[in-house]
Amino acid sequence: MIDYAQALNEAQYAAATSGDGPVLVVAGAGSGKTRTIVYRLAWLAERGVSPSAMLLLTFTRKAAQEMLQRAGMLLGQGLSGVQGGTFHAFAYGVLRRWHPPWLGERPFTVMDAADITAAVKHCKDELRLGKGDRSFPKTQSIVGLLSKARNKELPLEEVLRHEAFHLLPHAEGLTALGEAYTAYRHEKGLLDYDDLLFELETLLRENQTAATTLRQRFSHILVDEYQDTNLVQARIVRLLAGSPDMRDGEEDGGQKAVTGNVMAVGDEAQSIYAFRGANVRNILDFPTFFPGTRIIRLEENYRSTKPVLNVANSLLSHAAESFRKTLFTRKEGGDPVRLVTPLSDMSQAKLVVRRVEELLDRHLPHEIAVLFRAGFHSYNLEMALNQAGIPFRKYGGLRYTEAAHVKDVIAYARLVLNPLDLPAFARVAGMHSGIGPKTVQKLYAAALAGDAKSTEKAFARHPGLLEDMRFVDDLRARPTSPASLFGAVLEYYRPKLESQYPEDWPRRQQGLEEIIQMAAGYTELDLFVADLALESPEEDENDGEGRITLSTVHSAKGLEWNAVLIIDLVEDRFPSRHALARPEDFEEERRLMYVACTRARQNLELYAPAAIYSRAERGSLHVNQSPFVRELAPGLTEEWVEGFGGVLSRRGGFSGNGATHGSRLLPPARTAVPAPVPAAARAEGEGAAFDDCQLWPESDAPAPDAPIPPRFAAQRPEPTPAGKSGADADRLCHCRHRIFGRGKIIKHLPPDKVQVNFPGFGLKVILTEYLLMEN
DNA sequence: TGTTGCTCCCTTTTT
DNA sequence: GGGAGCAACA
Repeated sequence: MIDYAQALNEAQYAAATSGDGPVLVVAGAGSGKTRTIVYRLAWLAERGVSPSAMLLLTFTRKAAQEMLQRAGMLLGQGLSGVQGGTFHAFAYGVLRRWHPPWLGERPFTVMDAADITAAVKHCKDELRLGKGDRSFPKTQSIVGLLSKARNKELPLEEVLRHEAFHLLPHAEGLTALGEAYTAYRHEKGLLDYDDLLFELETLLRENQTAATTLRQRFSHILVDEYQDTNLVQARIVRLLAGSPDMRDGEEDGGQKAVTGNVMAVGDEAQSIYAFRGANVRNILDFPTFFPGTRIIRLEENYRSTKPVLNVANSLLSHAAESFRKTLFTRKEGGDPVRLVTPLSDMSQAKLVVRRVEELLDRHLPHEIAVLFRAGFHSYNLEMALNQAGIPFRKYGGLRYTEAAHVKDVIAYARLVLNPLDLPAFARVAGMHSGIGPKTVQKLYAAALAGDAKSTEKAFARHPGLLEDMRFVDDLRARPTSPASLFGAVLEYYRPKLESQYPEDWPRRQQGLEEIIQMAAGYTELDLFVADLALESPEEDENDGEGRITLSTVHSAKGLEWNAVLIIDLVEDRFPSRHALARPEDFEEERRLMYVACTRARQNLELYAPAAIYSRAERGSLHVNQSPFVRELAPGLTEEWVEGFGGVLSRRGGFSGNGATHGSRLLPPARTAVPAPVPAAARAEGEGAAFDDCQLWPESDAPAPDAPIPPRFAAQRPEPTPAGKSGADADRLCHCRHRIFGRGKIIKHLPPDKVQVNFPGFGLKVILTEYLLMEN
């Protein structure tokens, strides 16, 4: 028997060993949530609950597997048979057995992100929407809006009203587009991510056999990261557990099997998926929906040292929301949190590489992570790491399965499973020259009509495609394991790969071979293909050991490392410029920052470069520090500033420069009076922003109304089309950046920013008007 | 008519 | 680096 009381603290113990009935575990970051779930699983197993009666819904399959494995080790036996994974993967498993009736006998395919985009684009073109109208949103944004409306279960118009006011004139067109997209999926037998959840809900409501079977089977349900569930996911939990308010409907049938043994685990301070419809109300309302809910709070943090927690707590203390929570730890000491200010994003990459090399003396590679807000923020760093020969693994951003060559290969497998899979057919057909979107449609229509003669005629002009189809038919006729099927596809695809990507096909080929490894874990091809769309299966565990991790903060959820470096902590990146439409969006960014910081056990380092290279502007833009960095009280961090030549120096407190806490709004480069940029830096184009302009140390800065130094005064800008004279911009720059010169306001960027150009400097700056008001 | 090539622009987060 | 829009080509 396991000594639960010994292994767990009081609250954890209460959660792990609670009897039947609903339980809500509110678990702060690093409070031993996973440990609690693991012991809960073991405890249930010890009490005779069959593993196959447990359903463990987690954020990733990996998280579920890890918990099951740990629970199994605790018990000294395997815990196989537990269903575990994401809501979407679970839904697929169920729908695979109980087909949605409207599909009839047709097989269905789960759409991946590219399929969804292509389908929406297709419908948009069909409806002739947005042709020549620049104000009409791009396909990508439409996909986001449609999905958001479904996830929040609001009419599209309502979503537009709240988050994209400027698109309201297109509400009608977009709504029609949404309907066309739905019709498209129905017609083609396709399910997107949202469909999986809604179809599962429909099944549980309308198919009594299925509902009863599932309720009888799953007597104990555990849901992790409950704060990130959306409305339909919460209803699915209720339907599966059969909470009382669901009983007044038609589903009185399986009452005997309804137990309400649900344990929901979550933390409202870590809610970071509102953008896809996650609803914090779910966790708050849980006790209402499940009367008699026992609420257990885990508040002691076992993960992080004091300095790390101080920063995390400070972030939450500035939150607008009321969930003021403070984590506490008994871990004394610990390294200070570093706040580093590189000169630019390019030098940030170098500094991070250098720092990672230092940290590698103390930590194993897999104990170090670099986190960022968006996938593309790490591009520079990836190159620098490659140059330095430091292996890494990246999570988030573009996925493995989204690389073009990988999609090609998967398309063959999808056609084997479902000959009518239009997106896959389009992909395979499109590889042949001379076949574009229109021809694809014609060929597909011909094949669908089933008229052998006309089909043959249509395909006759494309012998290469005909060969592809024969290859696929052959594969279908001779069923093999998923791994050997992909082996055959890879061999067949090889010549196409070489001609398609003459420069780098060997690299891609290497990547493709990973597919066989991944497929080896599956016996059913359709499960594997669905998982490729739903959650990228892990490559083999072993080679992850020697690599550091790069990850978006979202993908870092639930994970922890000894050392965590967060990069690009500047305005417009973190928080993301797209996330500032509404105050609550800003709060979600704050929680995201909180999640990022609480991933660290010992070392936390924040990087806020003073300038960021912008391809569009062909130069470095000066950027402001992230508000999350600016608001940190000085004592919480140890500050390091990069001078020219890559020299890092400790900043000696705040005295001496006449700087106050408030003045930290200024870019810290003010402490280093720039020497001429070294030739080496010029050669690389780095620090372009600094080549021709000067940053003054704050103490030396003339008053805002001081005369403009003659060198710059010569540049007298014209009044701008944007309607503001150069003098306005001038003043702006005095206040915010201590850059002297006359700028032109080029563009007003709603809601509150302006872009200012400094002719003759090659410098463009985006300024926030509301910050100007502060001065 | 449909495909391909060129240029400009913008780049969130995930299932 | 990819999508969208436009122009030239088959």
